[in-house]
Amino acid sequence: MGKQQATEKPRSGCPVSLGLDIFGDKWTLLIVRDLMFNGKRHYREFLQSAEGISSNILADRLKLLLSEGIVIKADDPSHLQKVVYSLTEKGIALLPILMQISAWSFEYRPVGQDYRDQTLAEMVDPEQRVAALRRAHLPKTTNP
Amino acid sequence: MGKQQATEKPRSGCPVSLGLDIFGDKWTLLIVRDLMFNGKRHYREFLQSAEGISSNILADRLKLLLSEGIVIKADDPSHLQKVVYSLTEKGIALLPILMQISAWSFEYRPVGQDYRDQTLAEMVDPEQRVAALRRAHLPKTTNP
DNA sequence: TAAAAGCAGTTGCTTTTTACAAGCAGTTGC
DNA sequence: GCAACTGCTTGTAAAAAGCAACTGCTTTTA
Repeated sequence: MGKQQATEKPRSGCPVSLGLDIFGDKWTLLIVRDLMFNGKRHYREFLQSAEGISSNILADRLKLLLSEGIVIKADDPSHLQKVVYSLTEKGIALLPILMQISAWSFEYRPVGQDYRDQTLAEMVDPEQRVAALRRAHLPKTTNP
Repeated sequence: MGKQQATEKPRSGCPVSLGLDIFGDKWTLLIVRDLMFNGKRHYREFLQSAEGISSNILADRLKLLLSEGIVIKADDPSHLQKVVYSLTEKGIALLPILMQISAWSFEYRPVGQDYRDQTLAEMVDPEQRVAALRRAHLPKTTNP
């Protein structure tokens, strides 16, 4: 599975198009979702999500997210073979997009009841949510 | 060009996934953008956008948008062969998603200067923007 | 301490989608 | 009456997605 046509050359200077150049597919934002809302940080965890992403597609998209600086990876100190994926500030900034997609689906699509309960909780105070994501994903600052 | 895998069976009940099932590709939201921000209403106009959508893909996506009730089509009274595409309320409700994608691209992607000027103007007062879209796209109500 | 299970991917192959170019049957303007 | 325009369709090649198996380590387990 070869090229990354997403990142190569923008189709236009339009901001909508420039966004879709990166995450205009069925999987990329689901990985971000898993990082954001489902506490997933490992390759195997992403594979286990309900939508059933294939292993090769996942690898490809993680590569894309890394190359775009939306996600970073680091060794897991607890396990030589484990890798921890984290959102960058750029990745955390995707939160409002995911929230608006969710809001739209809530109104117009058959969102599962389980998600209705869960997601509503996530909607409360985006600022707070962002702060929590920064704490969980961004490198620790040693400020008092 | 065959199936519409988008609308068939949701991959999960997750609202993000349910949104992407429909518009998780590189083209669908660009058509919506053209309807929303660029005043395009005709097939040939969509074809002329900067990103260069192919004719068959456009036909396929319009079919999808119609089947999902995001867009409707009507005969153009001025021309037997012309068709006018309009957004539905469901389509207009995608505005906040496009706006958040734009906002993100403004910060993190090389948005063209021309778009920077133009899009900023569009950002002012989403409510007003929605009202304008309703007037331009939704069937005329005969209320005083 | 050796086998089993977990880890992040990769490989090979088939099916589906996209891209590109051309064409089509009507309709309209001149 | 003819060229240009209308919303598409068709054919074919290239790219991407889907599927299943597998790899080379590492850690856990019996």
